Amino acid sequence: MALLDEEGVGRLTMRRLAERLGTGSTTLYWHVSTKDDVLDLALDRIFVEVPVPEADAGHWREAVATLINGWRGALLAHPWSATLLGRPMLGPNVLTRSEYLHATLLAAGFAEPHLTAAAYALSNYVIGSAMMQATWRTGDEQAARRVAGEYLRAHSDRYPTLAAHGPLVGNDWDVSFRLGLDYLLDGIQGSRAPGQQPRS
Amino acid sequence: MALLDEEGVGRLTMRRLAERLGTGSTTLYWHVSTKDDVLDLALDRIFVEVPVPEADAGHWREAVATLINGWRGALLAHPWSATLLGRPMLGPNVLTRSEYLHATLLAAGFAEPHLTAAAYALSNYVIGSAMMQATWRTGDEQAARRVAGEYLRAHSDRYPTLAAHGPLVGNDWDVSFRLGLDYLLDGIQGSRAPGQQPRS
DNA sequence: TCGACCTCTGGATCGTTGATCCAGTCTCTG
DNA sequence: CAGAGACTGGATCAACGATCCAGAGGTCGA
Repeated sequence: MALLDEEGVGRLTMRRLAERLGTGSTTLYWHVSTKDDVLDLALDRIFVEVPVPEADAGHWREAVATLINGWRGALLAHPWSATLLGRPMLGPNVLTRSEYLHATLLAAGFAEPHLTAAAYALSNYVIGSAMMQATWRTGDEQAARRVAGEYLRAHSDRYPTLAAHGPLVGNDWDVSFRLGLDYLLDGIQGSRAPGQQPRS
Repeated sequence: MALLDEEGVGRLTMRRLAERLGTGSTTLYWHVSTKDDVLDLALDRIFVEVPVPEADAGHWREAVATLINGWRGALLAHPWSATLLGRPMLGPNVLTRSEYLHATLLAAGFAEPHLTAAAYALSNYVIGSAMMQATWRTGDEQAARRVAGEYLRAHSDRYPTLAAHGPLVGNDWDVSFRLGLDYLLDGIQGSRAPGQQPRS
């Protein structure tokens, strides 16, 4: 993970990783069977940095928001995860967080199909958001956004709204994410029929 | 794209692509400067399959839902896009759809910061959802889900809620996506102050 | 004490890949 | 018809993921 944090996923090779660990590259293949295994392990390792709120810790909405915000923070702390998110996440750390999310929603009184749909929406929202933002954070974020902004302004005839508002002109990622999460939680909360709130 | 649809992104090499086109691999480098350019072009090419609703076509909510559903359908029609989504999307086809999304929300009466946040949330939700689902669709979906489901049931002591409900046990992706989109649109609609609806 | 056995290591090597060099071909224009 | 620019591709390079295979280190029972 130190190697990934420093140089990104593109520059991670089995040889360089072995050199970093002070061994030969062949040795790594005794512990993992393929390079994808290394990437899967690294991706799951990110999630130990996602704090899991204590059970029965107040309102379900706060607990879910805490989990999702931590989820996003961990992914953004390691931007190389953006490229890796398009692979099955079945590691124990991911599953633990996902289990907590489902359990919290279940205890809050959500029933199918809303239970699965709510967890589905929250997970995919945070994954998509972190990936989008991490994409623009690789390398020099300021330079990338400036180039993209100039490109949009140069073609402002084709993309007028995008050049005026738009995610690349003075967008505060944190504010947008928080608002988007509120939209989603509002909608989820509204899907629960009255009288279904065990501990609202 | 035919090569990608048939064999996936892992088996796309410049040599095989050149052979498919009936030329040498060197020739490709006259038209593109790197392999990443090919992938960027292929990813943007997907979006021509996303129908853009006509302007002034009824309620903004229906227009947005149509765009987002088409967006998801195009990504799912080419599951190899899941691995590629973690890269900057600045192609003309993507920008056209993004421009339409922002313009529609602007015309519907949304103002900052809700305008940017709504577009941000919708884009990231559909990207995350399509990526998650495409991840499980590569190869034999039935087999992958069965293996994952058995794994969860085997560790049902650690993941009880996930083994009972959970995205891998009888989850209808289409239903969950539609419900999640409704949650998001409900929340977005609620963020607009009364009296701001030019054409509600 | 010894030797069989399992865990673990790594130099050498294979096939493949992305990318480049450079000589050559094609086509269009004046 | 000559020259310039657009385009092609065989040969080649460094780097990569992965494997082969010989061997080191430790453990345990006879």
